[in-house]
Amino acid sequence: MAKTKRSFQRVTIKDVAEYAKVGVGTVSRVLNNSPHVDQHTRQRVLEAIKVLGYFPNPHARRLSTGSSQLITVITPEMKGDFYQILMSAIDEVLFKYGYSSLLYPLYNEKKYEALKRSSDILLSTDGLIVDAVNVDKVLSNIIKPQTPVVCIEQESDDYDSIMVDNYYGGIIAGDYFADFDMDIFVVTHRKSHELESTVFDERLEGFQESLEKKGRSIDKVYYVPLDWESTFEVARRIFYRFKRCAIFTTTDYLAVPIIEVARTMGLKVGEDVRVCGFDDLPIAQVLEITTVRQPIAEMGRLAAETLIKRISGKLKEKPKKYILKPELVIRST
Amino acid sequence: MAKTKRSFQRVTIKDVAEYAKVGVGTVSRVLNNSPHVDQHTRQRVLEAIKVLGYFPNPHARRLSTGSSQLITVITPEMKGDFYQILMSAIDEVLFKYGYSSLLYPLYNEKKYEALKRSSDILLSTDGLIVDAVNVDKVLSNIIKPQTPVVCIEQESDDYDSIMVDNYYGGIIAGDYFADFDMDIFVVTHRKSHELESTVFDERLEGFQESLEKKGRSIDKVYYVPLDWESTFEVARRIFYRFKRCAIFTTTDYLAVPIIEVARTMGLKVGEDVRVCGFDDLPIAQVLEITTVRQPIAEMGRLAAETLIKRISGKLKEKPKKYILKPELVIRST
DNA sequence: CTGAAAGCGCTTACAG
DNA sequence: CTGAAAGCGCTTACAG
Repeated sequence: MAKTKRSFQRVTIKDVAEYAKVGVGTVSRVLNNSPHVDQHTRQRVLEAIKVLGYFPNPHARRLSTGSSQLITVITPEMKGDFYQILMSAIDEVLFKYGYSSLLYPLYNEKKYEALKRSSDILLSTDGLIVDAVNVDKVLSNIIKPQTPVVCIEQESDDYDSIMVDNYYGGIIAGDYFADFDMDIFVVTHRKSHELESTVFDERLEGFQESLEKKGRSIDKVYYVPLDWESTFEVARRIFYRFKRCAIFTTTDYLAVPIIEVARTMGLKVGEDVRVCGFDDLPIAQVLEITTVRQPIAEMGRLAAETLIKRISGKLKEKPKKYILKPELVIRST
Repeated sequence: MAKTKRSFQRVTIKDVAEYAKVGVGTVSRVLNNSPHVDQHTRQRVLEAIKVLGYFPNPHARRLSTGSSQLITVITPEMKGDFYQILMSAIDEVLFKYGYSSLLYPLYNEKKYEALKRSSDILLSTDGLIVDAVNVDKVLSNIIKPQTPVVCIEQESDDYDSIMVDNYYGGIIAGDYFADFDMDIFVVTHRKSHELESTVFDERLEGFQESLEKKGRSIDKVYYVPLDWESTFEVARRIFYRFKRCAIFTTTDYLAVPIIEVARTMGLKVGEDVRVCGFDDLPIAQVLEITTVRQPIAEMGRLAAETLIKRISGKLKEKPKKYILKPELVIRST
């Protein structure tokens, strides 16, 4: 009876079996909703579970079945609407297939250390969805080989990847701006650490390229952190000098403070001041911001569906790149 | 040889043991950095692990040890700086004790369903930190009894709780406002679903109470969703009529757009327009917003430390309430 | 320092 | 429909 390893002995399937006077197999069957259980036995077992306050041990279950029904989602951060939309879409699909998601945002360097440190549950789930983090460089050493992975917003040699053609998105914005007879500015984000994505640069590049092809050019590019406070400053600086101009922001998030400053300063947004964002976040819809729509939810769904197929073995071909095209949504700004 | 249950047979500790010509116990020992292993044996095992590409199965390990070294953190959402600060503080402490965090934001109703559905790994970690979600009502049925839990921003009958005296925070803001010879407005958040916290209301209540005691009153309370776009609207509406007024926002987040609108409209913030927020988010520091400081990081650390103590059995008394006092930080607004 | 063996709590053919 | 038993992949006294 040297059972005192743990101070509090949990109630196990065996206790339930004894109490209900059945075998553990039967308890397991009612736990898993097997149809091959007599109604009365089932009731007895259910009763025992309730009385004893039994909760199955997921580790044992997982060890036994070999699958965790869990997907790890790794993102570079977790602020803003983008991730909420993405995660909701992913969760929706996963839920349908009986999976749950484990969210792991790498919002600081330590989180990455913590991830590396242990061959943790986080990396031992049935699959990974990795957003905007370089899998090949950053994660390949710590991910178990053969683990199904799908990347979003990031290319990969080894895994399926879902991407938006950000360069193309920049181009269509540039095409749109080329006709404006005013100064053209860009407000974009400068990345602050290695793990961050390059989407902003790609968007800017496409924008620039397109303008140049049409004989136009960007008058100035403003780099800001992904904060509104800094963007307010920049907006004031711009509008102080230019009462008439067109501004392309590489994400809607940065368009908002700019529009607000313009409006509050009495400038006519949509006429004197033109603003076009990127992403089509909910905020862009609410504020009627002209933008380049990125199908975030679609990316999430596609990633999840693809991952599930890989896990179930339905998809056996070599890694594929899914490139989704953004589209220009002209609204009131 | 009916081993073909899984298409891809993982390499296990047994394979490593055979390859290195040792027992599995020895492999386990080097895995766990036991000092009682001969240098040469250790090398052989390490070599085998590398060659075979072995990754230990965390489920087996956990089943065996009975502990997961994992803490689940449940929050009502994940947007904004608040959670980043809180999570960083929690992670810091957990990391020190060899734990990792699993983040589970209940950002929509489905997430809650998903959590309930399965006696999931998420609820079978070594402990839970629950922020601003009613544990007693919402989670008690699905949490295993005896699971250590610490609540943040939410009272509980059964568990330790870390709270900020939001009512008191409202009071000190009210005391500060009472001397202003101008109209007083409040911009606050109306909660949209059951799981949300009541902190905003408590802050408002304290504010109101304090003003009344000093013979003043709130001229109008504006309820907004936690979005800046709506707050911009409200700010414009206010400043259109009142060029001189004092505004208390129940979170800094809502103070930002108000200040921006005021500034852009040419009003003197800090003189004609007074704004005081709540929380002391980074944004409040950057913009020099007068605010009621909530010690977010301290709450996170305290929660994590308390939980660890509960888990290790060092804390055996009955649940305790830790109430942290907020303080007024007068800055330039 | 090391191996053989029991045990962690489940699931799942297998045989009734 | 049901029970006994093997097996999932680890850890950890126990006995050398």
